[in-house]
Amino acid sequence: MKEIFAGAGGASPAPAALAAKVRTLAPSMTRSMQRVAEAVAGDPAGCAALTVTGLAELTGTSEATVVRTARLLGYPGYRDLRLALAGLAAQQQSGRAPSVTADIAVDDPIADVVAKLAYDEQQTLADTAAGLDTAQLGAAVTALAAARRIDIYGIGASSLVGQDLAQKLLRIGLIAHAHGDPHLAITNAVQLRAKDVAIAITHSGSTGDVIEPLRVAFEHGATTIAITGRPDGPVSQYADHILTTSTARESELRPAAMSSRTSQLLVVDCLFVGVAQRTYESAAPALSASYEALAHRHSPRSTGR
Amino acid sequence: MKEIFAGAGGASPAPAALAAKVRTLAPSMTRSMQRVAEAVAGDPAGCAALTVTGLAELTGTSEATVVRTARLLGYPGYRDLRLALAGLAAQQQSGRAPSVTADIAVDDPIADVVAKLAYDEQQTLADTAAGLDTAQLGAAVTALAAARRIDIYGIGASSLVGQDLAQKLLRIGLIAHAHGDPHLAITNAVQLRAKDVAIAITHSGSTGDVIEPLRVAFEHGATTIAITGRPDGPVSQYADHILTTSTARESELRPAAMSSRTSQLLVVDCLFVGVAQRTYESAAPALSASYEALAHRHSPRSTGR
DNA sequence: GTCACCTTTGAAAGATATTTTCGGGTCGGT
DNA sequence: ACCGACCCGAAAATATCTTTCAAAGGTGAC
Repeated sequence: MKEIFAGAGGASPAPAALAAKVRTLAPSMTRSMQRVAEAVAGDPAGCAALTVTGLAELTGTSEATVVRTARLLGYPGYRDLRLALAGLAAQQQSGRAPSVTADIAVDDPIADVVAKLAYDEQQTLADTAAGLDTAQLGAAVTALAAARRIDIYGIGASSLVGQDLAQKLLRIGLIAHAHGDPHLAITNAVQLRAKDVAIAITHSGSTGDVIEPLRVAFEHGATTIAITGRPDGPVSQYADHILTTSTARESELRPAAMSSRTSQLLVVDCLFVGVAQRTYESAAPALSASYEALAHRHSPRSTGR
Repeated sequence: MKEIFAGAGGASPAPAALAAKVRTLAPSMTRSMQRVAEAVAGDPAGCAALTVTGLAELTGTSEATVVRTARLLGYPGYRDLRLALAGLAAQQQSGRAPSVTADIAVDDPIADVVAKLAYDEQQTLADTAAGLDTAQLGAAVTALAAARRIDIYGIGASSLVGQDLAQKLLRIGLIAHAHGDPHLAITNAVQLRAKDVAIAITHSGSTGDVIEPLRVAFEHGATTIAITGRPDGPVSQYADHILTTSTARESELRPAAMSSRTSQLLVVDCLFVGVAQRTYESAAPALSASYEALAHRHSPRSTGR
């Protein structure tokens, strides 16, 4: 294969997104590939200095596995992964990105908890932004802006994210509804048809209660969007557009729900702003209108100003 | 030649010094080599994407010359020069990023929207963490950990934050309820007494529907907590502990609700982790228990293993 | 419990990229 | 004009990367 056009386009992921990508894709990897991914994420600089054979030996696997891992991470081959690794190493070297967050311990003073949580969530935001496929996002926005009706499915923590999105979209005049009850969600999904949009929000990508309504919507011809941390999960088979949220490592005191929520909210915000841009003519008045309407609900005199 | 030990030592020059090196060594180069060096110094990113052959063609020279140039610049061969180039490109890329500080415009490309939103929310998190009074937070945690019952009041966007907190506290065995309906909230607030905790979440600090139930709770002897962006607002007069969220600038396309939500969620997370620490003995099993209970709700097989 | 099937894996063959070799070409000095 | 030294690129030689293929390992069905 000629390498003439390699790297030129936007195909290869940016180096910054690599660590996040490893975490996102790790669950869908085989054992050997995980070993490779781990080595790569753990010591980018070191791995960048190794050839395929070297990395294969280091991880106790074969060259083929290394190449397969590189492919899964989104690069055309190992050579390109290696280049990205070199880039990442350089970035890390150049000061910022300590990349090592101590876990939150039971006896951490409260000030440390605040600092660590804030740092973790910042990291999650950066990872999400880096890993988000703007083409998919753009397509999703287009579908939403033109939608006759929007249904949103989310359960548990994701339910709140769905409600948040629904609230926002309603504010700019779109017809959106967040469903918390799976049965009602399916009942409603049957009503959907072309030009309608259904959005499923699930971190695991395999929450049956959320996948079912999306499937129904999909089969009825609606445009379907999945916001998930596992783009390879079952939910994706019924999704026209897939928006990937980042997967941060969790710990006992820091449940996964925390960072997945942060990540999902960023995606949702992006969707909202994107739609607001597209429908600016109608959205702008609607935004001010809802703002005005709220004003009188706050007592007239606040202490400040 | 085996490449086993390549790159490990400090032999290869640092990427940053590359441009300078080119200038220093240029006089001692032959014409062809100068052309190569020029191309490399002029467009590191572009050259990093090229193979020896590619770069040779681009500069109108031969592979041999390219390799010779790489050697002269201090690298063992072209491969290593290419890695350094990739690193340099990554550094340059990460260097310039202040352009995202601008407000979100109607005609911003979707990629900019993502970057700006992520940046803004990161900023909000940093501000919130910096402005949070850890003493107040600690006191609030203490009250929550010892609470018999916890009521949470929030309206609109803040309602979701309240639900998030309630969900989390329930998960570790505390009795928490988020009220969305102001009337029901007041009805319930009457039940509160000492040892109970009431939490009001309001960005403006003057949302009547949220202040009223907090006042009732306060007057019935409950410990009251306010999570607000306006610590000088009316809500504070009924709050034993005040947790301040940051107030970021808003714009037409970026409603205040967005950053206040981010800020509120961080505070809420801090409260949760703080409480989980204090009640670790009972919280730890509860956390794992709820995790286990959820597992079967996800379909057993995801695509990968 | 056993069998059939699918997945995962590494060895080796095949393709591509890099390095080295070697001879032709150019330029300045005599 | 001739000689020598150096520069340069084509092609061979080598290293590296990629693909193929078959065996090993696991999983679910009966």
